Amino acid sequence: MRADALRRRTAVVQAARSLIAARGSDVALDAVADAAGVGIGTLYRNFDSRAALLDAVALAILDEVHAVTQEAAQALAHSPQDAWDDYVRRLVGLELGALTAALADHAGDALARDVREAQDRALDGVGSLLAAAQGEGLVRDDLTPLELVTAVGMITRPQPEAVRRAAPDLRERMVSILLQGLRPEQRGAR
Amino acid sequence: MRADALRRRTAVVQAARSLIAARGSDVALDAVADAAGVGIGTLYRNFDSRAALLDAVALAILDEVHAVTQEAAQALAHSPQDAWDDYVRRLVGLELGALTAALADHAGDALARDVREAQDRALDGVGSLLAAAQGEGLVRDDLTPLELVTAVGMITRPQPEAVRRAAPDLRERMVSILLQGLRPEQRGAR
DNA sequence: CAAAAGTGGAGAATATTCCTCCGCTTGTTT
DNA sequence: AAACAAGCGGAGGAATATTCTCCACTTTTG
Repeated sequence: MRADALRRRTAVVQAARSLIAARGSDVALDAVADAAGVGIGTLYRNFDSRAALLDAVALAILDEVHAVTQEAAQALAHSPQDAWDDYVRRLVGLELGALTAALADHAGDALARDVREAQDRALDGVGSLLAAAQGEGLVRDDLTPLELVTAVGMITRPQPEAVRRAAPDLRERMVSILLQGLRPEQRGAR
Repeated sequence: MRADALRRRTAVVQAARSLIAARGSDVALDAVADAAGVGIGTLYRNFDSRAALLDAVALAILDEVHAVTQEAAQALAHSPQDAWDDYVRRLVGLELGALTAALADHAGDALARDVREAQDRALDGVGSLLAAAQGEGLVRDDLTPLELVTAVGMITRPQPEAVRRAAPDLRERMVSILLQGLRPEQRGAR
């Protein structure tokens, strides 16, 4: 594959990813091509269909989740609390909301094999890290990997413009609430 | 207005509300009419346009938020902790995700006056309740009404079918995380 | 029971979105 | 630096949606 072609392919996936994160998975493919600075033809040469593009977006995100998780596993040994908080913040930075949206669009049809594999790999990794964090007493024992990823996905879904304007620091506030919500239940709490 | 006409109008709003809550605000109006058990003509007689219907949905939800909040204000005096938890759970039951979606669709154009008024009324009410709850030490002091409503909205956004199947109790789990996240920060916590 | 109010849903009109095609450009290889 | 392969852009036709109108018929209500 030609180097410039690969560059363009990546640009398309990234553009799709941010547009989906910002405005939901129903972006027009023309808009994606525009945002990526390529022609619509290039988009279609790389992705046979809208579904193929969404799969590529999901795959990219899942791979990054896995990578970030592996790094965090290293850091956890060093300074547990900081590493955990940092990990969650990094997950938030990955636009998991776009992942949710991309996968949701699949509704009926089955997931492509490679996406499913990436998903399993990512969730496995998160599971290990989570177990370690739980062992350290950093996180509630009943939390599952899927719940963690979904929770992060929820707080990164697109918000109405009016809300974004009224509370520009909303995401950071939600992260703070989430981090506290994930902590082990305090004794005496219901 | 004829009694049966009003019944149908309400049915349309409710149908739109649940469809939006379940699958996002881009539902086809035909589908809404179907779900409400009315003809598409009836839908259009009551709502001049898609935007008008979305406004009606937002209005209905906002009114219920206000009502639930008023009730909770009563209950709070009686047994604070239970009343607060119950209040949050009730908010979750109102499908605030549909509200977020309905408002998000407005993107550019300004909000209808009555929707804005209902929104102000609802947020004011939530503000009072929140202040009381904070006074009781039930809730973090830095939480704003908009943040509370948005957070509840986030955990009620539609999830991919695969996630719903893998974790049927997801919503309840998220409520549990949210409730803990909203509590006053524990001393020593970062 | 009659008038007024309301109904449904086929289908025209309108938007959108998808995707193909091919003359031209750019990268790569020798 | 030439020649070939690989890749590009984007106009525009095809395929869907989606919106909304219209009016003969049904239901409510005084």
